Amino acid sequence: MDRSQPDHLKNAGLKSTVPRLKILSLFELGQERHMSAEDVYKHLLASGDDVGLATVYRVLTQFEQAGLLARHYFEGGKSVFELNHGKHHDHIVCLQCGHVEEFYDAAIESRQKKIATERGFAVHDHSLHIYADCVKKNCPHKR
Amino acid sequence: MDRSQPDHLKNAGLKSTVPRLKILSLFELGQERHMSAEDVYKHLLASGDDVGLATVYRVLTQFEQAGLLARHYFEGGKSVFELNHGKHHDHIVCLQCGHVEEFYDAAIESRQKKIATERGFAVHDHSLHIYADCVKKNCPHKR
DNA sequence: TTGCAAATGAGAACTATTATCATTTATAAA
DNA sequence: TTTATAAATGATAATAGTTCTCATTTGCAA
Repeated sequence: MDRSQPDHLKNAGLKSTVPRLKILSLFELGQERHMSAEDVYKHLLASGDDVGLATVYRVLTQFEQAGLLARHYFEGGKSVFELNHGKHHDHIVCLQCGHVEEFYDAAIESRQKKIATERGFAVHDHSLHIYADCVKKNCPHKR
Repeated sequence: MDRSQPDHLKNAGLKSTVPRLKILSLFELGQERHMSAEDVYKHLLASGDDVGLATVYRVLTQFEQAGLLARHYFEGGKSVFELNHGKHHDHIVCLQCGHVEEFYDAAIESRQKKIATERGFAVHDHSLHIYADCVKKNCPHKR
């Protein structure tokens, strides 16, 4: 059975407060899959909910720690968050329009683990970002 | 025949000034391979050369554009630079001590290209960072 | 309902980086 | 060589992204 949002929060050990519920539903119901803190803040303002920017940052970090969201560091420095659907994946980022596409490749994953292990590292996580132009698509997204 | 530093700069279309020569030799002769702007600045101060922080940032960016240095964005937000020895490679970063190790894997490279191409992207570049603990080594480097 | 720890919001503070601008410097021409 | 000048530099202000502080508010358990 599927869970209501307050349950998601409770399971994560977080009180279900108004700002947290709004931010979570932005990710669960909203149109954008990858959002920076600023993006989230603007969406909330636009829909008349006023949540402080500091709260947005705090909540995003808490959600990341709780495993509800995944944080990515793309070129340019700012963090971007997305709903953590459990399945690990990597990203292709369009340099023209900023559009993000996900992919998963078992061969790459296993070679990464092998390489790190051979060298005596215990892998925590990894990030693979391919920066490119989406030639076929004629960049439908504005940066 | 090998080139002197001023030649490196001249070839890159940059005047050979004192700050630029000092920064370049820090990378060519120094002990650290991967340095942030702050790292470079501190090393220069330590050796009595006083170069302004703004100049450090400017020069690092120019060197990057000229192909002398490569810039990497690791987790944590700040950029790290290394001498560009021409051969592309990826990185394993130790989360405990910040030590960076390089690797190259042809299989990963070719799969990346294949994946992006299949999806209609023209690859500019990519970054693959593995974040881990260097278990075997007992972290000889201080962060 | 009330009590209180936890959460929030406003704004200060902080970190990394870039921009501004008056002064200095490398270099090419005289 | 001197000199002219465009480019480079350094100090510092400004900016972007993010975290911290602290007084006020709120969720929730007794």
